[in-house]
Amino acid sequence: MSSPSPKFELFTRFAEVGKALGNPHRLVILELLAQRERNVDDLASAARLSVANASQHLRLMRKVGLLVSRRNGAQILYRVSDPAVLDLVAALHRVGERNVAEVREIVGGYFRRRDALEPVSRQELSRRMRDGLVTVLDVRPEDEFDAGHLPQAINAPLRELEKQLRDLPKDRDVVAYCRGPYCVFAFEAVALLRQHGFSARRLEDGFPEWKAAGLPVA
Amino acid sequence: MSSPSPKFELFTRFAEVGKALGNPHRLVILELLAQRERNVDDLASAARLSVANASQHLRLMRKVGLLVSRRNGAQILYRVSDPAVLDLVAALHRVGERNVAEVREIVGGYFRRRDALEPVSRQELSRRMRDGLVTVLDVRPEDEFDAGHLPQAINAPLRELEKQLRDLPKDRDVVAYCRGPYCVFAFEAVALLRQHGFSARRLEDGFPEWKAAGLPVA
DNA sequence: AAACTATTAAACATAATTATTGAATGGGAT
DNA sequence: ATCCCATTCAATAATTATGTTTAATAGTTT
Repeated sequence: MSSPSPKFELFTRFAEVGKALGNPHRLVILELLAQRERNVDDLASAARLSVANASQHLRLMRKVGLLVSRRNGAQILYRVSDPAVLDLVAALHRVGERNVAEVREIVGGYFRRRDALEPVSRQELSRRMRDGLVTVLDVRPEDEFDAGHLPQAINAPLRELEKQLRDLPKDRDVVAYCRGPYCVFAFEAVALLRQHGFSARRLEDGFPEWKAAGLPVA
Repeated sequence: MSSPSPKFELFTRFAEVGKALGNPHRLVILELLAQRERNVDDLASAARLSVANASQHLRLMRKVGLLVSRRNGAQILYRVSDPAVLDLVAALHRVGERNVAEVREIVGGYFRRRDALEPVSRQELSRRMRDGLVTVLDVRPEDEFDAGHLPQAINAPLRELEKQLRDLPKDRDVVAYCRGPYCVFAFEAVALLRQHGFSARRLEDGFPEWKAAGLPVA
């Protein structure tokens, strides 16, 4: 303990990154920033935090290298520093899922239906888009859609989806996606579409994963 | 805050996994367990922790699904629950490395030399092993070697390496590996080998990564 | 059965994290 | 220059993590 080894110092640094992932609010912020860069005020309200609190979480994540920031006029915009961070978060979700069986018991909501809604893989969607057999629906808010989306995707934020239903062709399958694998918008959208007689499924994950996989974006 | 959303509950669970990665002692334990399963007493002394403290760290990691345990006679053996955990730790290291530039300044030791020692990739080593052009040296302790190692590898724990030098062919390149990318044994081994006129390099990471990549093990 | 061993749990002191308040900073705008 | 705004800092209280010490547990061995 007197003189910690170089390796232990290094692992201490790694542990700081781990700690930064150790708070649900920060994971929510990370998911939001995976869509597009945002300022503090914006993030605070989206994550339902006070501005000062959000600022602290952001400072911590920037300190350990998860985020970077830039100034734009009066505001400071944060974004995820590197695609490796998205990989890290995805790996965390994958390991965390093991314990989700337990969570399912607790929340008994969206994620129980998860398997029933047969997610579509990126590969499959990619292929079916090429064949022109599918309507792709982006159910994220408009601003996130504008910052980048799947080619051919139609933006239909959840609260406006019902109005847009009449414009969707009924003879084609619909695939809905949103922010990521645990984003509830896509679940809700699929449920609503099915209620109205559509053949609907959701993408297994969201826009950031699609982009990170090197697939084309608009 | 009154009724947290299902997604927030889920992210809370994921954050618990993050928290479990948020302590350097636990990361050390994880690296040890990536080599082979071990009991508490063993881990405690290898990680320089009290038994009770090690037990607590282990309990926490088991609780969040990073580890599993089984009883064998009088002792309880822990192991990493799943290859996905190794992926997660690898992703954490990758992101943490960004800040290593800063760490390098602090520790100014092994990891500064890191780039100079030109690591060999798994692919390259695999190819050169197939062509029979290379001596592969496993510099981990004997027990870890016995639990699994690269095919054709020779076990030469660091403190015995000097004695074994005379038995190594001088006309072939040597590649040394140990526990993982931050295991110092391989750095030391390469330095020693070069001092004695060998053409030596180290594998970019260690045995667990080799095994996780689906490459053959003995 | 008792004695033994390896491991875990409980209780505690110390230290770190979290979220809140209110004040301070530091660029733009007027 | 002064004002205004977004953001950060500082101080606080509540909560949670860490690592000791001591006691309990649950199998093994005798």
